[in-house]
Amino acid sequence: MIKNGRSLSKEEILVIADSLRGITFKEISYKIGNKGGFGLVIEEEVFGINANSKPEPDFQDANIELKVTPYKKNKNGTLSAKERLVLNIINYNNENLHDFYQSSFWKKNETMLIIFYLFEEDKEKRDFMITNHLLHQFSENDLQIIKDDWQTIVSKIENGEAHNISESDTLYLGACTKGVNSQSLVTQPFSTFPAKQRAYSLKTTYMTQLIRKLMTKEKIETIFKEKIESGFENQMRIRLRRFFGKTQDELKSMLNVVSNAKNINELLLSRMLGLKGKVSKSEEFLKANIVPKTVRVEEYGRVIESMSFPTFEFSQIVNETWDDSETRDYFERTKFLFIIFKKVNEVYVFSDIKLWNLPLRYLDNQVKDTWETTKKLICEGKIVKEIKNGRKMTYFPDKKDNGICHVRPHAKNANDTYDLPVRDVLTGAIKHTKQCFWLNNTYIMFLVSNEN
DNA sequence: GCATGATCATGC
DNA sequence: GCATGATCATGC
Repeated sequence: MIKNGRSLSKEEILVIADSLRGITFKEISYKIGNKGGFGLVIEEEVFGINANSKPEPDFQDANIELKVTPYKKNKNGTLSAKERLVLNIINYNNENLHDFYQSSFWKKNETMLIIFYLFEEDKEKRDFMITNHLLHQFSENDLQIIKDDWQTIVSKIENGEAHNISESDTLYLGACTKGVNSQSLVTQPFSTFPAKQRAYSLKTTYMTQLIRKLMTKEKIETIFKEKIESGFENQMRIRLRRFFGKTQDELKSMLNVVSNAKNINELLLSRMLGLKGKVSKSEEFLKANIVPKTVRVEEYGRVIESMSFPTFEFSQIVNETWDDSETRDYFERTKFLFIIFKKVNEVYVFSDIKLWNLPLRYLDNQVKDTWETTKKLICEGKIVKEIKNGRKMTYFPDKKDNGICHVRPHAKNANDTYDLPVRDVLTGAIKHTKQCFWLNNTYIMFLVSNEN
């Protein structure tokens, strides 16, 4: 064990990090229990740094912050980060809100030594193995995006909106809850509302790409080979400008796309950006967890169709609470790119793009209410209201219930079902057509209208 | 023209 | 075979 880890040089740190490769946690310390706390043990037992919450990086002299984080092997053989990388706590009252380079994030995390260990479901935690490490500095374009993310976060603090910060507000650098529990509340400087304590974090999807780049040979396409100077969304818009006003057919022939797939617009967008593969598989979209969605706007700005999302399982939802539900997690973590087509002279032309995420205040109000109602109905077996012309009309929350979302079928056909945990009272059925949460067309219409 | 159930087309 | 994104169809 080293006496004073804080003053190690970069070279010394890397030599020690190298020596950890292939070692399990129980070989590092007998103190390792099954609760984890691997970061602390490595700091103390391997590098001789006492636990602290100093604003400086752990290796003060070398300006390197130490991080220990898990990854996992997926069933299909690919690797993924197991969780987001949680960095320092954001002190809303003390954070520098004006200069990124004076922020607590930058001062502590400019350079990180990230030590990766393999999480395995069936193993004791003390048997997890350290396999890789990375001396991490942000690439030029990652840093551009992260600066914008940081600006988004501090703007919310400045506007007295710290209680409404959501991870999907940003692309790579998130602000995730961190406290004794996720309900830990703290004060904020420009509002009397208490806000959840949050820490800067690198999103799970960002970490997954770091891991794949480090450990596999998978080639990923990048949208921006040039420097991102005017912001992610706007820079993309500039690249797409020459395609605005073209019809879908014109785009198909311009870009040599032959397909009638329902996700044709994603394919077109991919080609417009000069990608060989799909834009959803590009480095930037994967890192930021962006899902493309088409929005069709009719005359007078009307949007006819509501927007569908992945289905939920009846038997799963009844075992969840809202705060740890898959639905909440999905919307809190996912960013969407609307690919907007507008009807002009009877044909739809490509008119714009818009990056969007569901605001936390709607997520934890209207969407939560819809989810809670749905859960209650499933628990009571109150699914089918009546059968009318062979169609199963349901009690699920409909569009009138709130201005944001509703529940509707999303299936191959009516016989494409999930099991019900409680028999339906009216029909006695033990399964029902797959459903999902839909965003109301009227809400989408508002989102793509000019007032917003 | 809206509300809501039903279904289509493709790729993995 | 199914998940996903997207749109259709019908009754009121």
